[in-house]
Amino acid sequence: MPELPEVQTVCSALRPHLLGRNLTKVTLNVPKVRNVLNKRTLNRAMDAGPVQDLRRRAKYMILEFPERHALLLHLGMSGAFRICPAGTEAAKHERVVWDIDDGNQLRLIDPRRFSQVEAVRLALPGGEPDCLSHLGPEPLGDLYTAGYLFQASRKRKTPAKVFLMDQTVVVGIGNIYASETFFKSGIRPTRAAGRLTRKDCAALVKNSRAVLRQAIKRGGTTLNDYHQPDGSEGKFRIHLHVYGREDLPCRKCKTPVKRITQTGRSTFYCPTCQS
DNA sequence: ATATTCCCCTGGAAGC
DNA sequence: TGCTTCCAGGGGAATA
Repeated sequence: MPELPEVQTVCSALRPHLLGRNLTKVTLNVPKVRNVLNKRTLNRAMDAGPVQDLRRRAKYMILEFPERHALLLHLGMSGAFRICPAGTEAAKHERVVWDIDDGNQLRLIDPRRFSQVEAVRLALPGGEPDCLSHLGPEPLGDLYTAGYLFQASRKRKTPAKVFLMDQTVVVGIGNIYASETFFKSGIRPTRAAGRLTRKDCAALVKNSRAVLRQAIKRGGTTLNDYHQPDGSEGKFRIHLHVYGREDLPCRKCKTPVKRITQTGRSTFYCPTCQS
């Protein structure tokens, strides 16, 4: 997926199409995407009135309607939203289609069907649903500090990269930006989280923020599936230092980039620049 | 409590 | 050309 920068990009692109609009109809082309996809509860949210807000929390999007009704949206690994005029020919793997009252449609396209669409109630207007309460702080917010990360990592034996991708520690950092963050910080992703110094934590916080901000600026990273809602690609790929560069020379020191597997996911790092 | 492993699904690329 | 294997931006449940 869609890590934080991609979700942020999608969210920003969709907002002008949806704010203040009524969603008049939803069509489910699959019985189930991931989780509960109940047409009756989706309609209940949509029928509450026009869209009040669309915001990102972690890698989720919250589409808010009046009276604390909301749709919780997640793109999974391969989900994408498109806005197009009603009647436009269906793309392959179109899973859910919403009719908007301006003649356009919001369409969820997702080959792998890991995406999530669920009607939820918010604790407060502008808030989040209970099912997101386990999530850690936003990486671009004030709660994500060196001190926080240092405290959270004490006595943790899990590899530091796995730790940073743990959404209960800090949200939004996925497989690509984790590798990039560790490269930028000069830290081996295999190091036990509990062995990170306060200085390491400061570097990780600073660099994860920088990487995410840069990626947002470029509209995210397109590898295969990910596209912005207007169909264009994210432009951050050319800025990747290690991700997807196994055996290619490190951009700093020319040492071949190494790929290892951590909890089933690929990790890329430079054996010279990162210790 | 924390740390791995497996699974959800489909398609593209690489290997034989 | 065609078959097989591996791999993929996530995350949750089930195991150790």
